[in-house]
Amino acid sequence: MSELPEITARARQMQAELTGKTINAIETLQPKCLNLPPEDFSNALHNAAICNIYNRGKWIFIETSRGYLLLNLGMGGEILLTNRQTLPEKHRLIIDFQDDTCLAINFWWFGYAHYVPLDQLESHAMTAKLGPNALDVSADQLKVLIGSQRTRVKSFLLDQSNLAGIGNAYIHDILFLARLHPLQPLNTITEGEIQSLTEAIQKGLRPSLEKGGAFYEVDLFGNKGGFTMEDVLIGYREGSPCPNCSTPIEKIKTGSTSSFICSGCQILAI
DNA sequence: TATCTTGTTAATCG
DNA sequence: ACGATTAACAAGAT
Repeated sequence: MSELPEITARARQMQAELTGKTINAIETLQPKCLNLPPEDFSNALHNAAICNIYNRGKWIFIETSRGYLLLNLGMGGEILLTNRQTLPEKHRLIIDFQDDTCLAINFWWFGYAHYVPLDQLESHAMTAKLGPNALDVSADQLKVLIGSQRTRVKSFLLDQSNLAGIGNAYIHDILFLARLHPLQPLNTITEGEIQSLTEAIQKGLRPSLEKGGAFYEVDLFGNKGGFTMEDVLIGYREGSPCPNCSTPIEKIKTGSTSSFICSGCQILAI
């Protein structure tokens, strides 16, 4: 689970299931993901009552009576609500609650679990600089965020300090829906294209959020998301005909990431 | 075996 | 300052 639909769905579920629980201890099998020594981290949240859980982009904010626990799962992983008797095989972080349930968290790749005192949220650099959630942005706001930037539209969308929540999976369909080539420079994009992009972000993310996230991720109870490959327009469909013009979908290199595009619909214009 | 991947930071170069 | 590129982190699939 990695991008806004999965993280938002998960944060909502955590808010419903975990509010009111009290943290007993935290055990980590991967100390590098913490911003404190493991013992200090666990002590900081001992007896902390969970009062609110929400997300900003790909970060989950767990607000407790003793400070914030901020989670970023990197390139994916699971957060399972379970107990010590039924721990999943793979876990890197266990948050024990006083009612004997626990959260077993597995990072598929490198993730973060950071503790921040209640009054110091602004000083946590990695979350303080996040832009607004991608689904909350209007065309007017997007225009302001673009400002005078000249970078390529894909780089802009992936930069979490511009918009928070878009990653390299949903972006293929978002750019396709907006009829924009990933390498199109921002300063060549028209007002009409900004409007299209705003709508494309909604169309590209909201259906997955409504279905509980992507099929390759699971919720707190291990249930898979309902957003399947059937719902994907062009992402990961190399060679398939474009649903709009039937041109075969191509996989191209865009900087350090790959992109799936329809060369008939997404024309690089300079 | 070599390469790829749903994320992010830091360093470096022009 | 800005934008592009790369390395690092280090799990798992193909």
